[in-house]
Amino acid sequence: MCTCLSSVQAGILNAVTSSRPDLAAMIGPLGRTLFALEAPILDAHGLAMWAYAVLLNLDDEPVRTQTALAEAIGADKTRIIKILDDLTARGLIERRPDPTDRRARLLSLTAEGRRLRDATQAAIQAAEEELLSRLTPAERETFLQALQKLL
Amino acid sequence: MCTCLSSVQAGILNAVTSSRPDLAAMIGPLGRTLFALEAPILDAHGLAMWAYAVLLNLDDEPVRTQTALAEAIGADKTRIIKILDDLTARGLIERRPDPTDRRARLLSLTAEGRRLRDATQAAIQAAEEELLSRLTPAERETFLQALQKLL
DNA sequence: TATTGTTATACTCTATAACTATA
DNA sequence: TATAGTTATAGAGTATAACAATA
Repeated sequence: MCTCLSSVQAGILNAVTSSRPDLAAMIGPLGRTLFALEAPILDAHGLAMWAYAVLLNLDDEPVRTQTALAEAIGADKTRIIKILDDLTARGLIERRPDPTDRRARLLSLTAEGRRLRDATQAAIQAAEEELLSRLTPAERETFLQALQKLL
Repeated sequence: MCTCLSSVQAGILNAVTSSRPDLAAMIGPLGRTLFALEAPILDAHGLAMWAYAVLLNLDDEPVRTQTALAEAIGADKTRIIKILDDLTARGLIERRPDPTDRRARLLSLTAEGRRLRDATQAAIQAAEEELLSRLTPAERETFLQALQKLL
């Protein structure tokens, strides 16, 4: 799976020195933990991480340009092309030229793509729930809210 | 700075489908945000990310083997060697053979290394505080507690 | 034989630049 | 001229394997 998110930002760990550890020193390792958690699930569903990211960001909106999609998932536009090729070949997404601007490609999920995405996400979130079960319901809610605020 | 952590695990973003986004879809981008936040600070202090991670994990314990240190920061043992070489050459850490096992190297911070580490960490945490200011004090406390629980 | 540190090699990931086709 | 998509190339980052020294 993604060895990167990880890899790069992941290396910063606890400081024993200060009153609190660096935020990045906690987010990084947590990201790696999640990555390790999801890797086998994605693998079982036949999806690489970036492919899953693509499926996640494709929803009912039939529109969008590849560059915008790449930017949305934090990737380079050149990086997702082979991923899109593969997803298209597998019938999970559809890529057709925009009638109003034939340079652009309109991206959309196929029914099968949606099915695979939802099944994969259900499995991933189930695994995440196991981790989140360490928190009390109140903590859990505040934690998730805070995360969204920080984005 | 680290383009990797980020890079790899970072790509998963919001799902519009489910009741909550994937945890990884929030942790990843947050990690990238933090990475972008810290990169200029680390650069200004003359530290690469892994070098900073090394300094953070070296404290008063004068002991430890390189392999253990590498594992602690989530790196490969072969990956930190050049980093340790550089830190040693700059007088920020000390690396001396363990008298009881001459295969191993005892790693420790120098006074200057500690000074640089603390100054860098202060700057980084100050930047992080700015981000955390989006949270209420209660949210902030719960969020940080929850993070530590999840590690 | 196993382990620490090291080096060298190969592999993956990522970004850069250059090309095409449209506009 | 500028933009969307694509391709090819080069670079950075990472892991694998092999080596020397010590246990």
